[in-house]
Amino acid sequence: MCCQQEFLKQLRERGFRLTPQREMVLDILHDVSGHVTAEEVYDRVSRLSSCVDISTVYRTLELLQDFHLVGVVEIDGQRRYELLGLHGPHFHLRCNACNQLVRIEPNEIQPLIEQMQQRHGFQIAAGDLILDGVCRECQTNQSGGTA
Amino acid sequence: MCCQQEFLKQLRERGFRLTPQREMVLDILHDVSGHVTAEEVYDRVSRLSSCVDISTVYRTLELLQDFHLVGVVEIDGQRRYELLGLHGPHFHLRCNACNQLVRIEPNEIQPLIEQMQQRHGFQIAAGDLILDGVCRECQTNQSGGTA
DNA sequence: GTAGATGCAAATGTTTTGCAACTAG
DNA sequence: CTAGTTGCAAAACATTTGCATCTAC
Repeated sequence: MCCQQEFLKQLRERGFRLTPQREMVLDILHDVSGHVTAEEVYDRVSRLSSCVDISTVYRTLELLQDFHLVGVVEIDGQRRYELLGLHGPHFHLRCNACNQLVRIEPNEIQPLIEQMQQRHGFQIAAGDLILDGVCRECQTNQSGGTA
Repeated sequence: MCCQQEFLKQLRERGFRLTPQREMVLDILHDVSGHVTAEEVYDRVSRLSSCVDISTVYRTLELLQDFHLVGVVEIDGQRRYELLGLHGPHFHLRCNACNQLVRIEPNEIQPLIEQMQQRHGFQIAAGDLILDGVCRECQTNQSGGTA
């Protein structure tokens, strides 16, 4: 009820078309609302409609990136996509030990964003920001051994 | 005069060996002091010594990552490596329009780090943090057209 | 001498591309 | 109808791996 509209609007503006495949990819991203690989999107789309090609998934993901509706991050050596949509940018802490992602609310990072704006004239558009570190549990468990 | 020592120490500790190839890779990383691809490291190493294989470069980069002497980030779809060494973690703003990297000093981001520690018990070990956005110049130039 | 490291070449896995057939507008 | 989109298959690309040879210790 929002990303879809935006997607359609941007498609129209540039003379592109809304195809079932494109709709499905967007829907999937909306459903999972997390970081997914192209392969995962492909798997899910395949479940909906027997024949969508993975190249189409890649092409759609690229399109969505161009439209700033989707962001990409590399997690653990894999390229992962995520809907930015109208949910606005958000952020994560990633534990290097157990790989969990902890979500942080935008307001927690707001001061930083403002500071970068003021000091560097830099407008953070971060669709996605990942801070690497070690979570509480792993800090406790680790205390000595790596991995 | 520092990373080298640390590298050697960690190698010894784990029963690994210091080879000319490993030394060269580390030297290169020290020289460029920026984000480089494995390919770029390979090119430079090749200039020094005619025959070092790219697989050795990859293997060495992985080793350096294990030792926390090197960090990886994905920039513009490419995996890039950077010496963390004893320079400590540092951070960048990346302009999505012109791809420039603006370095930010650790102290600018210190409050955020402390906050994450307090609120989420999360120890940020970020060897490298990249914030995406649009730099001042590109904001001015853009004002209307994307890309 | 021996365990570990290297170079080579082949394998892997992901992402991209060319093209004829198809379809949204 | 027509330009844009798709599926397919092949290509391109970066990264990893097996193995015989070599070498740091």
